[in-house]
Amino acid sequence: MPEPKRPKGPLTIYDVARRAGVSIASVSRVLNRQGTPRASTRERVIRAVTELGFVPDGAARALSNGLKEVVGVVFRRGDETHFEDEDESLLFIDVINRGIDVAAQRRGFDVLMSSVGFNDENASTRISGVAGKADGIILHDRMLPAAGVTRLASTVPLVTLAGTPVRGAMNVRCDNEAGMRALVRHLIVDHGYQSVAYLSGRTDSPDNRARARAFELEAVSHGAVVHVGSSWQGNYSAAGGAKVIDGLLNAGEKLPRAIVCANDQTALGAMYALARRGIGVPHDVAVTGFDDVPVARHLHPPLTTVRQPMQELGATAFDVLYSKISTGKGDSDVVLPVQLIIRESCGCASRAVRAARGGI
Amino acid sequence: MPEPKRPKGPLTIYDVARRAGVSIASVSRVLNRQGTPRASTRERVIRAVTELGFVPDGAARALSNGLKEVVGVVFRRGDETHFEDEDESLLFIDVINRGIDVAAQRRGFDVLMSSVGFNDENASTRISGVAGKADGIILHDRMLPAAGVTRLASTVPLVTLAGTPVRGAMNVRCDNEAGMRALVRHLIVDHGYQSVAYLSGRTDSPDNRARARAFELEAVSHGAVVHVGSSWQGNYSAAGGAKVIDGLLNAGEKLPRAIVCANDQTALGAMYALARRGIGVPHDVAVTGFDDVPVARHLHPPLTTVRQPMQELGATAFDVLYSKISTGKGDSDVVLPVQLIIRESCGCASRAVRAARGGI
DNA sequence: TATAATCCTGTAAGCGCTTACCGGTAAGCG
DNA sequence: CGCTTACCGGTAAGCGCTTACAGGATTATA
Repeated sequence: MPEPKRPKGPLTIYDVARRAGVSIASVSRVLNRQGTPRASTRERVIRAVTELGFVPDGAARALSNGLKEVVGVVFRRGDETHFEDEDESLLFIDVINRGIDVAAQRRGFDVLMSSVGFNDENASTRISGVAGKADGIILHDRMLPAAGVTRLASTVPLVTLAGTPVRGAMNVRCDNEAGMRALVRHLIVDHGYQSVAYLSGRTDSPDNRARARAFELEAVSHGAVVHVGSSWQGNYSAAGGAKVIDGLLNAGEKLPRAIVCANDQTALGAMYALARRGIGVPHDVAVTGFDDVPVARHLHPPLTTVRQPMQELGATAFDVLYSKISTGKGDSDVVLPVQLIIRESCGCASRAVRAARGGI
Repeated sequence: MPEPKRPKGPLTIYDVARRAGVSIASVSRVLNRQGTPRASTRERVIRAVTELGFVPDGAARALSNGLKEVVGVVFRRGDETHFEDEDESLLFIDVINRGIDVAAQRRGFDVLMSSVGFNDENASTRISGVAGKADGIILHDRMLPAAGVTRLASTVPLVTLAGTPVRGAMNVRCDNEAGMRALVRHLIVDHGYQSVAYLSGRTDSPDNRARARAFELEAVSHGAVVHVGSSWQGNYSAAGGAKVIDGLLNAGEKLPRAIVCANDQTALGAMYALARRGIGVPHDVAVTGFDDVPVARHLHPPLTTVRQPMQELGATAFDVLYSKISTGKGDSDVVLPVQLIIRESCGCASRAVRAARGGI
């Protein structure tokens, strides 16, 4: 008899018990290595399990011992109409998610992902759905208004990855201010650029606001001419960055010596638009990013940017959440350090370039 | 009274029922829009739910009605020792996962992700864990030997994303053969290259084997000189591609006129290694990829490659799985078409380049 | 060999939710 | 006005698993 016939629906622990000739309690004990079953019992159970290909039901398990071993992660994605063009926007979020995943593995947790469209109204419905299936959840930036976060946090262990923490919820973020200050200082002090612009991200993003503020404070304090405002309004996407540059150029504006972009995507778009007009980077205009997305080092010229420890960000978010889930307490605002990554788009020359210019 | 005190542990449907002054059955019915509760009942329940911030437990729900509304996805990641350098390898898998996610949303499913290290022995343990928490699972390439897949598939609805289908499981894949034939034909017929090499991927990958075979067949049939073999053995990574080129060059080998890489990562590494030696692409050696990863168009020169509809691949995998879960049957081998993407690394000139060369 | 101490193992309760089933109330009809 | 028909809403069973509790088997002690 090849396959032991499996009559009604999926296997249960009762099927295994019957086959092994023991009780369901014994099966459970062997499966969870609790107690000290007799060697013969253990063997019979294990044999039955493998012969049957039994996989215990996670839902029943979770219901019974109050732990799902699942962490929910919710984030925004481009609207699903365009399959192709949103590729770029994956990167930042995905790297964070990978960090969450790695940390979760260490505790035997799995990660339940759920994305929400940018214009999706019922984000909170989706979030509730995930919350019900997980022991705790991690919310990427701009998922929910502050009030909603606070409310939800009173029901479910909750970590946000926002620019600014919200009352009641735990939060993990990067030190935007320090990174921006270092970047601006490099451009103005080290390179001597006298006019600088901030090509902003979405206005509703706390990260963007923090960066914009730090940018302006630092640039002004060093006496540089600062370009900001509605004509410099991007939206975190490459298309947005390119559009700003095109708009400025079409209006006949003179560009500043350096353009500080809200993130790497925006810088990518800006550099693309500049190249199309024949404007040299960094020779005519310096461009910088923020995030240090993987592609940043492959751009031409390689992008000077501020690295956020993205994977660590995710890992830390999980660790904080896990601590809350298992012990009931967790840090409410963790700030991770960032690092200025100097490549060539700011005007610094790589060793190779320098050598070529110097002859030999 | 600001917060209605919430005594023991998380809220249950009983708490809501008590507060609304109805039975748990009514609460459940309102929550699931079943039956036709009286308007007043409905309102009282909804008010109680929002006041309490109640979120129904997914595990209990799943246990009760036999549907978790979760699809598991398992894939390999680089070993966790290196946080930074594995960034590149995210892309391919992540785009597919995004496709799964989008399709899953449409059915109200969420996606349970679980990655497994390349050298992780107990991959099957991890997979079982995920299987228990999901209604069905999707396995990326090379997760499990064929026998294991067949076994598991007899217990859980299962879709593989492998180069070749396995008995018992459902499979979704791209048309490697057609893509490779078109690519080779372009290089040999359109460009007239007489010597071509295949810089391979991992030998244990069915995708790689299919591509290698198609490459050789097509190249030979057009009378080109073919370079293959152990000195052309890569591993799907950029580092692997660079290492092959370095090895060949250090050994004093003469390179063929065109190098067909097993995937884009490999091409990226190969181009990097060639650039370091001052060998021009495509002028001295043409290089092509496979996959059309997002960065491919940003390389210098932009990479000629074969586009796999990766997001669609993921979406299709989910759809097939969903059909199996809900109706009990699903296609067992779906093949998606690929598309040759001609950019510049093959020797074709972009319009911009052509214009520049032509004077004007 | 009788009795106590130790181990295992089985029985049954309960996790939070859905839903079949049934009783009660309101509306419809002769 | 009494009886049928509808319609709601409540009670209770059961989803598959873990585990407290207790009983039977086994071994140690006298």
